[in-house]
Amino acid sequence: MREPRYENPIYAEALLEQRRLKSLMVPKPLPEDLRFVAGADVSCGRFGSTLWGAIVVCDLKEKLRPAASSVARMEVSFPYLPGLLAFREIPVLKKAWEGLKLKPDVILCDAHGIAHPRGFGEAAHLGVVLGVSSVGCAKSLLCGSFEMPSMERGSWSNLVFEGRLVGAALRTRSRVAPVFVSAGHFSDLPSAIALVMACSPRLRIPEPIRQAHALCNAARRGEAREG
DNA sequence: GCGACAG
DNA sequence: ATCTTGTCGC
Repeated sequence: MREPRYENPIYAEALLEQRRLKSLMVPKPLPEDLRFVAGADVSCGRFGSTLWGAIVVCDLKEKLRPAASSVARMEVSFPYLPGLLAFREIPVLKKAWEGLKLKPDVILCDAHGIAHPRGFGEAAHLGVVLGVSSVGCAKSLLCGSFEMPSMERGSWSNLVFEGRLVGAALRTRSRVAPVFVSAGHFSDLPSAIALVMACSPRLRIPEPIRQAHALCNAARRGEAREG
């Protein structure tokens, strides 16, 4: 059962902060000379009060080989609310970021960028907060509509919300469900699509995000096994 | 008013 | 997201 929590003052504050940070976001093509691409993902325990966040940096010029990584753990109180996911997950990701020895040129986030009800999803939020280029790559839709792209890898279609082009349904693997790509900080749709394709040579999920997913899950399970 | 709703 | 084993397919 979901509660009408947006009425709580803390959420009203989050909405204001979201609007403030959005005004700092800068739309522009990703740099041409990208090399280190990071993936960010978060996993949580059964009751969701403890989060594990991971960031893995892959070398685009070395077949996406991992070049650095960092995991962090944190207790959180902010609940999951569609549209306010960033307020729950960004703190632990910021902590993981601080532990990274090699900062990436761009970070791929397992969430939406501007394909968001107020145009500022977690991927965009993370980019602005860290001051790094960011791209959103989500597995399911938050808002908007699209036509299913054709079955071949590389095909994509527009993701439209309130009459605006906010992202793309991109087929990263033939005959497999598409992912939803949208621009974040210091990025735009065309370059974001190109980056996601470059990071997903064979599987549906971009390699940096897959690596981050595996890392935070391993951290969580490993800890559960001990105490 | 009714449904939809990233992870 | 998480709770969960085996199983089908490349």
